[in-house]
Amino acid sequence: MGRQPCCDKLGVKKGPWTAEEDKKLVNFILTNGQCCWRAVPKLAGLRRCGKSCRLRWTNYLRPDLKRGLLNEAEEQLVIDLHARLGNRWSKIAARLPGRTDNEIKNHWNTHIKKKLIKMGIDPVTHEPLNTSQELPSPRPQDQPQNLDFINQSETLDNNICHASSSSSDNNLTTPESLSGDESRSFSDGQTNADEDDPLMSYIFSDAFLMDSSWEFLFTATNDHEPENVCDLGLSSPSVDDNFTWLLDGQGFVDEDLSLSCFAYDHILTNHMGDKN
DNA sequence: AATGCTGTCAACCGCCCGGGA
DNA sequence: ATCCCGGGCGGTTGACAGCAT
Repeated sequence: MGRQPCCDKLGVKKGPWTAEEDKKLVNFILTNGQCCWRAVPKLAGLRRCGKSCRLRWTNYLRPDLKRGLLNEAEEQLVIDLHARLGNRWSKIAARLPGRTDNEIKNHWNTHIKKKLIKMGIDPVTHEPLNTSQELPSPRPQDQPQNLDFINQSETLDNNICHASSSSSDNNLTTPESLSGDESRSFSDGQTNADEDDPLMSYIFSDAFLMDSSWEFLFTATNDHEPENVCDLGLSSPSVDDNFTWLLDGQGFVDEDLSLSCFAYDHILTNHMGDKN
């Protein structure tokens, strides 16, 4: 008994999306909201599979997406999260506002994996690589002790901890509040370090996402240069109000490539000041 | 200048899960 | 309890750009 295909394969277009298709999809979702994805292509006048529409929207057209490479802080966070969650990219992405699972997965496979291997760390287990498999004589300081390599990002961790403690409105949740899925230890025999690690405790909590530090992403800021790319959707008060940049044509892609206002930059800026 | 190689990333595919009938 | 369906997820692919030869 075969599974019914998600859409009629006949007449369904595949491959890269055109600006025209993007426009149709965006227009439709702005008008109708996200509804039954299977119905979207028909209603929006697209010869696409519903799945494809959903993917295009979530990975590319969503107004709250950040673009450009992950910065160092985000990269470290991905490594930390991967050590605990494994390849559950959607869970990892959920902790990085504005980033998609696809994006993180790609970045992991193309950048971080290599980086870790270079450092003598097995990207799968996050354990030191077997010496027989290691690349030529890694320097002692590059040798991690289990997950201690994360300490190389001590600055980041401290900063994020600081950021979290600065958010006086938030009651940080404990690891117990996590779903069993997320709180499980990634590698056998490894204790759940979250209990002792306020950073991870915070990151794995919903309070992380509710942290007012992220609010800038959704707060209208009209008192500075309108050409600031941060205004192009990221700081939108509402999707509708700020989608004109997207609907204006294809140019938005190029503009977004120069996007440099990352969440961590914001947090670090906001919370490091009194530290340095 | 032409060709081949490598890296990157958008998009697809197939499977799984949860909710509703 | 079972089946069906839609949505979501992770793995993989393929097109393209940039670099090396």
